[in-house]
Amino acid sequence: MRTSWADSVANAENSAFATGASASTNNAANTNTSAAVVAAAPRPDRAAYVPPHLRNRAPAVVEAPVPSPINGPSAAKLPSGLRAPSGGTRPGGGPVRDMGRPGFGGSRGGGSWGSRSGGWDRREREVNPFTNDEETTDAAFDGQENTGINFDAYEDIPVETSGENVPPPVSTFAEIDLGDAVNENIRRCKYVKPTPVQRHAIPILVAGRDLMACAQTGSGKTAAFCFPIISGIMRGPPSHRQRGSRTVYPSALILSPTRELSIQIHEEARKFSYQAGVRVVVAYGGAPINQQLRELERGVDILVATPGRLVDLLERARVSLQNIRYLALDEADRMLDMGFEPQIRKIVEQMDMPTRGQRQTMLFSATFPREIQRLASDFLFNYIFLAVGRVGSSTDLIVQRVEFVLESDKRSHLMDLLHAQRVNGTSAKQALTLVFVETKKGADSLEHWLCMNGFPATTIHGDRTQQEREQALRSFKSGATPILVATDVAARGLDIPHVAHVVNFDLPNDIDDYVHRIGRTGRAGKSGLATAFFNENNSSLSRSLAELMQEANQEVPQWLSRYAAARSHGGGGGRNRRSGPRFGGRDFRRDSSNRSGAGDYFGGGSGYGGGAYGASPGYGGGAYGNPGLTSAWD
DNA sequence: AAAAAAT
Repeated sequence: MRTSWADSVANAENSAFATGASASTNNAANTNTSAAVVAAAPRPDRAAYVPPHLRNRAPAVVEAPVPSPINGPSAAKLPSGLRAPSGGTRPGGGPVRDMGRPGFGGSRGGGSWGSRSGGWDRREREVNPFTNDEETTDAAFDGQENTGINFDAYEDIPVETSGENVPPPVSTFAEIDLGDAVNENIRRCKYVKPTPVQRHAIPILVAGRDLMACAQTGSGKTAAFCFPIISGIMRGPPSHRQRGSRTVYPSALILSPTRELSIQIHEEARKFSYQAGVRVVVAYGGAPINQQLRELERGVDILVATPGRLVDLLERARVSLQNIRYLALDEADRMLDMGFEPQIRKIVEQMDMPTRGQRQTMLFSATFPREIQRLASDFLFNYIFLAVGRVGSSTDLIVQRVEFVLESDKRSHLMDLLHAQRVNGTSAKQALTLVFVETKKGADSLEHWLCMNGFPATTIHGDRTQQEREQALRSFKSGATPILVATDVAARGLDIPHVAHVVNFDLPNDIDDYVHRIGRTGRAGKSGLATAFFNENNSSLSRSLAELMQEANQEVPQWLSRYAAARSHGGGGGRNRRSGPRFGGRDFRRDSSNRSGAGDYFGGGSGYGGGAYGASPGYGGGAYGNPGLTSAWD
């Protein structure tokens, strides 16, 4: 399967351009259908925000919510295998998500989903998110989203779950009642079949359980947490809002580590919630706050935000978290690393957000180092750990190469690669190439040098204005500047279709960062190429890089193996705690070294009445991974 | 050591 490097480039380019590389990307769906729906809807009187609990009622009638009976939110709607799990008991002993939540389930006159579409709505005011991107053509759209995912590659994907009473996976969206509106949006997105992470995560989340999920970005994890949140809000309790107050009370909070990723999540969430009567608002720094405040004032059910701007909004009392029922951290390991952790802790623990167990918490990332899992467990209640592994499957679609390049040779070497892509490519255009460097200054200077040498490039990093950053991304996506020089701001989560080649001009120091970077190509089942420039300065990465590549059935150069070996039996060498080959993730609760203190790790220990973890049937058997593994992608 | 994230 794997051939020469030149072939790899050519293949990646073919793959990138087969669907029209200059066309924009992320948009989904069927303009005609959506437009027809819009046209058919009645004209609104006003654009005033209508809170979810009022949207499916006649204006004058407001029923008092009826306390829910015994079972979980959607027990009645779920297949028998998916009933609210007994493992979902809280310290107090009551059923998990419905306790103390009047109207959480079943109070809405039988809970028929269709009822939400009636009455006075402002849906026709809702901008159709499926038509947002300019040059949408069928050709450009095909092969986006799930339609392009190579499901064959997923068939044998290893999956590991642990935790109590894990709900079984589904194999179709139809098996779970997400509601008519969401189902319609799934259709508009042309999602035919859930991806592996969706198959497992959606039933877990719909059952109300907390979740820590290791899943490769690009495998549909945004949808995996958005669908349950949206459908949960639609059947949820009233979100009250005080008259005269400018404070808003979102039901769900989705946090991400970069502004661009928040923007992207917002765009996706808007598609998933289109005409569902659920409002999604995004807030991030670097942009004027006033417009964001206006959006918030129009009402918000789901708030997507970066931490700094959210703290600002909280301190201004323009947002309150006291109604949060769903908390999602995307790129959760990044959110909890040294730079971010205090801010996240402040938001989650020191503002007015309901405590764990009172809310549903979901953490997603492609990598999950053990020590970060330990931190994360502070936020989780009796959670399920899910790892969608990748052995010999989807990530094989990324061809990884490492080349030994001295610092002084990097620029000319890059030039050679870029030239080769031009010459070998089927298109006269340059294939989209994402070049990662270490520093912001380095990014600027490399961009300048590339432009001077006839390669149209732009750059994205934290010293640029937000406008410049977003412009750079647009210009790259459109192919206007097919080379993007980036710092790690672009390493995580960004879905940039048609990236044929990721170049690690400067390798990161952490193998997890490498994993995230190369994940910008080979997305959604497409093939991609990743080239790394390695030299003496990167020797600390040699071992984990060699192991990772071996793991992914990549060709490991002998010189790299020698580097790795030299480090492993040097004094005190040993495995880096954070590194090691990653396939599947491993629940840190299963590590014997953690067992003694297990009570610390899942929900404050002794309070809840369930069995101890060690006694849980899922434990101890069937691990497909290496015992030493600490993180995962996919 | 660098990058990101509020003004």
